[in-house]
Amino acid sequence: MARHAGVSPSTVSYVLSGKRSISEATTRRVRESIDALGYQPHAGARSLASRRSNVIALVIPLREDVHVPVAMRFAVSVVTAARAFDHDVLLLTQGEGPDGLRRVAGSAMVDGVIVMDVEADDARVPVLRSLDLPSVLIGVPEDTEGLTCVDLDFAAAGAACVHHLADLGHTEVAFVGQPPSVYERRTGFAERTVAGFEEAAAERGVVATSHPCSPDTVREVVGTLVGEHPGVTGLIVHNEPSVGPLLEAFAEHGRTVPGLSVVAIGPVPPGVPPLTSVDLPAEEVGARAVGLLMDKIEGPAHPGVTLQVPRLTTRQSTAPRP
Amino acid sequence: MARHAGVSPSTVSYVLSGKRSISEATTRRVRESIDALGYQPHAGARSLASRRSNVIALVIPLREDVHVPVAMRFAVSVVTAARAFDHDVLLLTQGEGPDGLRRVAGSAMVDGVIVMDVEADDARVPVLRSLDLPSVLIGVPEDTEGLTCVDLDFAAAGAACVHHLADLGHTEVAFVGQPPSVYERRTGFAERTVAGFEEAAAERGVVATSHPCSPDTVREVVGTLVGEHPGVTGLIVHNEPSVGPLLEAFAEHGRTVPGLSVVAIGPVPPGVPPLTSVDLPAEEVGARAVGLLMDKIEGPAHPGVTLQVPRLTTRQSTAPRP
DNA sequence: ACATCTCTTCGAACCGGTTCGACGATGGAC
DNA sequence: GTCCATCGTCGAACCGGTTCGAAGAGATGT
Repeated sequence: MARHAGVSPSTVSYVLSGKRSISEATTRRVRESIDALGYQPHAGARSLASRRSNVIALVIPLREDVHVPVAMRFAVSVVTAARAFDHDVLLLTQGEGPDGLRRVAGSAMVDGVIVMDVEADDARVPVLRSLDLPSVLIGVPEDTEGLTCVDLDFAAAGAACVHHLADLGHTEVAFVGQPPSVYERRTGFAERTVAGFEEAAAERGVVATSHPCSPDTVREVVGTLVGEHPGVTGLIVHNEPSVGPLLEAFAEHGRTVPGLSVVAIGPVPPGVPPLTSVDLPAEEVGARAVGLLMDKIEGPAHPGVTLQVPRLTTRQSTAPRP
Repeated sequence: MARHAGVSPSTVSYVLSGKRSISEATTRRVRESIDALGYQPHAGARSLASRRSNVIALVIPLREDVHVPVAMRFAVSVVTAARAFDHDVLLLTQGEGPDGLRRVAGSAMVDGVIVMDVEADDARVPVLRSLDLPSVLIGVPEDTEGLTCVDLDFAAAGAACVHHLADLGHTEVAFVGQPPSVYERRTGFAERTVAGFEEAAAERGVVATSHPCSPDTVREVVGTLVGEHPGVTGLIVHNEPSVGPLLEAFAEHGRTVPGLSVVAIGPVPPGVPPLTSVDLPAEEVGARAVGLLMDKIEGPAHPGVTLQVPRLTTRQSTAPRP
């Protein structure tokens, strides 16, 4: 490559990195050779010499109670954002657990890591603290000391739904949440949503109950709501895959939208009529996580928790209290 | 590292790779130092010297009509299988198109690539042919000359469903397929399933119709079936996300399972009663793809198409014709 | 006792970049 | 016309492994 352009290897490097000024004529000559040869610098050599691999790791959850399409949206947005910073993404699954992190960090395969689906008390957090590998968490653990975290402000999302329904005059609302297992392992986002919901309900003087729900228990939950809480006129659903079955089950009891006002938290699946919802901005959160990680890779860390402000979009599924 | 163990760097390398015999005493000493120091070889240096990165690329589709959970199952199984061969997985999205392949190949970032969701006439195929980068396709393009492909035998899957229903005495069956866009871009698996279905139906003398279907057109499709094909008693559904809504829509017309016998192709989503189905063995296909890729990386290529034989599992959704 | 062979280990070259110090050329100030 | 700063480029060291040839130590055969 350098020979083809008639310059030294270092000159080629400087042309590519721009770290020293190179005359316009030489730059042109080098670029022409690059095009002519289809030259691509050897990634291994580059990472060896520069101590930068230009790769970040993405740890993706595998749990069955994680909603896969949402996880995928995060993953895709992370890859896209990383490419914009000239980085690639190495995919790690939960399979190896914390050891996977140690491995990629120890062998200098990656410059940083993004960890998805962080729990309140996550085994990976102490490992990250010990590794001095730049990292960003998507999700918020209990102790955020020294960590960089990004997430949707789920408490605000839960609250926004309550305020929307209260503004419409509803006085008794129910929250249908994630499967019980999600709460049992203390996943931050689920807890915080419920907390935001309950707090806002108390503040507005709204009667509120909350109900975990998995695909198999939809009918049971609806039975409870119809039987024991007949006064409920507003429903907040934080459980994307169950929205459809839930609405059908309610319809069987004669409760249809928007007589029953429904707000969804998260993307609404196709095949369901458009619902008033707080969207989950996976793309923004993913891109933000990558941006923060790049900052950390470049310079000193600025730890902190970034919460994306939720936006409620009004659609046809909510109406004033009948 | 070498100093800590009191040996030369080359000795350490031979202990790790096992490419030359090293005395037991020395091996033990080196391993002790490795443990004591938590030593991990530098991935970049290794790839530079050995011309192997121990990383494979996985090109994952982004299209909205691809069923995301299935894609994810493939991805996870590929990562797991790759780890068993001491390889990591670099995630490429469709975003960069063929250029992404050129980039990772040219910079020697990866030893091979697995391409998912291959279309009949796929733009990436000629690129792969030109790259001399070991590759395995998940999916089967039109011209497989020189390629290594893995897939479920979808034609056999479609046929198996027909045979199952015909064995139960059904004489008029319908096939509910993927969204129209999937057929329009000539995705192999969808076409082959329909072909297998039609061929087997002709062979068994069964009256057969097939109907593309997207989440938005479920009711429409059901309307057509109930109205124009009232004699249909067997249904084959090759469209996972629509199974639930489809059955509900039929129920509204008084057609319930198993009076209407239903066979699904692909995993059945939770929240739907267990269906007789041909499962989509994503885990096996992913693992097989990785295995074939490793063979190609190690030795000479053995191109060819590997089709995984489908297995039909009988559950409560199919019964003899009433 | 000497030539040979095997087993284990080392040294040196090499993989392909990056980075720093230095050197020659050029230009401006005095 | 000399002195010094600036600009553009080069050479060499280095990043941390892998690989091959060869050397040294014992074992074996004669």
